[in-house]
Amino acid sequence: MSETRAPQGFGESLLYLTDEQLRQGIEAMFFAYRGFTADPDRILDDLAYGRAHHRAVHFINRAPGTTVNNLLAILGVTKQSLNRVLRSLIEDGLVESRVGTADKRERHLYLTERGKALETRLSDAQRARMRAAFREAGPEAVSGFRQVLEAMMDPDMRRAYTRLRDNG
Amino acid sequence: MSETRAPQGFGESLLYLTDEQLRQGIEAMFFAYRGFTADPDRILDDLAYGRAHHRAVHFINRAPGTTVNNLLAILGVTKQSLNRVLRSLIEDGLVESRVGTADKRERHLYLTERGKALETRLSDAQRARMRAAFREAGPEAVSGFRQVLEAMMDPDMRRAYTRLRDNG
DNA sequence: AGCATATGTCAGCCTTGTTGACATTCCAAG
DNA sequence: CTTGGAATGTCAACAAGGCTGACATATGCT
Repeated sequence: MSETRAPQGFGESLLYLTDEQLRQGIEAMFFAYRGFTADPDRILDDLAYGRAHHRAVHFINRAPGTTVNNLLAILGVTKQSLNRVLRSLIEDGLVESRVGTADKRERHLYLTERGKALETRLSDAQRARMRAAFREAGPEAVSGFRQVLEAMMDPDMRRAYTRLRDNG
Repeated sequence: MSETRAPQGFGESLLYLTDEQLRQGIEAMFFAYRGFTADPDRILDDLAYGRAHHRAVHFINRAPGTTVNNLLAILGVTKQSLNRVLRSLIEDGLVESRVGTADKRERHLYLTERGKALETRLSDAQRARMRAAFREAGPEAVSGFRQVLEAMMDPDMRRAYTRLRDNG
């Protein structure tokens, strides 16, 4: 495609853009994501829930009262797919769906106490790994980690991410 | 769990370990991984292949002649799951499976020319995004990015990752 | 009144993961 | 030389969680 090697004569400044460095970045993402999801996945396995339930629970906890449409946009799935997950969470009493007051077409989503308990359990596990990684790598590395990840997002997702971050 | 807030009196040094910072890291991983896979996914959709095919093609290209068992360990799936993917790639003439010479039980996997062409197309797309992100974030950030990701991997995966990296 | 929006639901399909069972081939230890 | 175990392949069945398409309902807006 382009830029197979850093141009000669530019010293070390662009060495991190060689195909080899880029491939290492790609593989790092692949292996790290596996670690990232491993701990919650183990917990979810015992509960007949999957990663999709985790994501829903995470973002409902993050923005209580969010609407279904909102959640669809953040998760990037179809309403049918989300609905299946949401239905089981509501049936099991982890999520509550309240008809909107201003606009009665909307359903606002909240975690119940049991839902909050699961969210805490899952995110404790995930945070523990993230904390260990952050501690091992140090503050400078953490800053770089976030900068690169932000730059890798699609613009829409980056907006969603910063909105969540800044409203937190 | 623990360490809900950075301990008082430690100044700013541990602020990146607050639950809020950790949650931002978690969400960054989630949104960034979506971007990370988006471009290859679009290409694969047109070809009736999925992410699993991409992963297989990537690692066969990375280590030509690797055995099925090797690939299983790296991908972290069952042989049945990998076999389905591998079979279609072999049938379609993208991957060649050669019986081992030293140990004839083993099958050594190679990309054909067509397989290499697909690999190039997929990784070009993925590298382009990674390159843009690296360039935007800068070399210091890239270093931190990789440090945190490495620290997030399971030990086994970290070994696989560094082995691939150092043999490259 | 009529169109658009938000949501839910049914049916069916695909990919990709799983487990279990079993055959084949081959190496290596007894 | 026989036998056990390892590596591989294959078949079957199943589940999660994506997808599309179609349709119903309630509500809001013009």
